[in-house]
Amino acid sequence: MTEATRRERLRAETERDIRRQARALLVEHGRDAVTLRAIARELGITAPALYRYYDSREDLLRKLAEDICTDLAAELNTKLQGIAEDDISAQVFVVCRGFRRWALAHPQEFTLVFASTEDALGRCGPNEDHSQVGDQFGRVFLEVAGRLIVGHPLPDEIGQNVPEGLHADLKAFQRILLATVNARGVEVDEQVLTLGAVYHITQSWVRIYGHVALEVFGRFPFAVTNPEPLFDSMLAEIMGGMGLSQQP
Amino acid sequence: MTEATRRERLRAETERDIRRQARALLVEHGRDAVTLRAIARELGITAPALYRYYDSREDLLRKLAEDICTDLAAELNTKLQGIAEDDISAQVFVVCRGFRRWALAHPQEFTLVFASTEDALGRCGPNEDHSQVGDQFGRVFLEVAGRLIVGHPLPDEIGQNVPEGLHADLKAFQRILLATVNARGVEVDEQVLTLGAVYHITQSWVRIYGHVALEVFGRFPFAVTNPEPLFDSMLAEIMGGMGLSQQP
DNA sequence: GCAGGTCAGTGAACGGTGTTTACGAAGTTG
DNA sequence: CAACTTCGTAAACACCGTTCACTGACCTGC
Repeated sequence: MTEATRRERLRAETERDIRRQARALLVEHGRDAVTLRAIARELGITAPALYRYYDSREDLLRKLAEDICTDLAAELNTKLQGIAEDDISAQVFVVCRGFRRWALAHPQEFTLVFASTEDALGRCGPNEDHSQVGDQFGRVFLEVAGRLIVGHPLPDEIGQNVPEGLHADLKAFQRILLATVNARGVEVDEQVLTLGAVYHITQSWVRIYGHVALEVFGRFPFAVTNPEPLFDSMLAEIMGGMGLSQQP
Repeated sequence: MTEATRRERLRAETERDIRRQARALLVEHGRDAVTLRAIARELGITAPALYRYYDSREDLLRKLAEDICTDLAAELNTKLQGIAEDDISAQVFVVCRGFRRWALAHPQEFTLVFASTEDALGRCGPNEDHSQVGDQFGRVFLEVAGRLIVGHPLPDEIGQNVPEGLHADLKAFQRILLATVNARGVEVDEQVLTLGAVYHITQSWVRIYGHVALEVFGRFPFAVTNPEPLFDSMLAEIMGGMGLSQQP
């Protein structure tokens, strides 16, 4: 039988409805339109009732951002399942292109999760200790990146020039990355996932995020009528820089 | 004498005051705190009076974004004047580092100008025809980038792999860039400022913007305790990729 | 099974917001 | 000085987040 009591079931249901409505408002009319009163109106309840579920509007938005992260991760994981286990290169393409397409299709959600100052929203995910990847999406992204490196160690010349001041941070990140990849059953140590590789992953994220954000915000220095080739060529360049063959 | 009438002088003065107050509210308490009533209160007038100057709150925010762009450009130009005319490499460093420092010092302004969807704000600058650089900051950035290329043509191997689908856009951008650089008295044609060079500038902007935005929004995949070396090493990498010597 | 506690939801209220409207009081111009 | 333009006001409307005292349904232990 359902272990939960009637009240608990109802509560969970309402909570789901609240987030669904909030999500719809965000997607269709932007962050400012995510209003406690609008959500309540749509649900046929009154605004103060929402305070039984969230401490404040800001709290709701924070939870919403976590939901979005989780959903994005799930979407990418689904796409990942259609790819051969050993074709890591294809996996990277799927994740990166999937991220871009999602951001373009849901600019408001992208803005909330990936372009909000920390004090206005806080990070996704509950773990603030930074010993793990902060959010679900980050986990998917880094897992694939890690597997890519593991399956295809970087040429030695890459990453000999990581700046001294970054060694401590990169070493910490290396530990996180090793844990993340190992958690999926792939054995790997710092002989393969070198500091240079970690640095390269960071730089790749900078470029991918940079392109996507620029496209979402229309901040390229010129009018790009068809940005997809630009993204794909950047991706190919990143992969090529790691000594990997690119593919369409 | 002052050509303007008394009324015109007063109007210009209050308009300046309005923007100054709006700016202060934005910087100190974020976009949501830029309230018509708060601005009016601070100025000792009433909120509806602001409608003599702006069509709506959104209109004010748009104008504010233009101001910010212009001020940023002025700030960078001032820093640029302290650099030797022929040391283009140093000019690039000054502009890029200046952009990063400004963004970190004014995250709210950065968010408004560089991380807002177009429909929520529209682009800076009045010219929507895209035959010119959209905003003041873009002009400064591209001027320096253009001068860099002109003073130091790229190795031939760079930019042979610009994707076919981008040729049209890049050619248009090339025209803009040529006009922008030529407007400063430097003669240059498309033999020097090749399509590959234009592509390289675009990619560089992606990386610089990506790093700065990630830092402002705290969205690096790990806790970077000291992001400055990361930025500088990226800058050095970009310059190095163009066959230029880097410098601290 | 029912008394007592828990808890989702309500309605009223407070202070805040953007925006419109009609109106007055200056400045400008013939 | 009269006519006109322009800046600012007060009042009002419809929203907003949030708090508070409250009802009524649910759940639990006796």
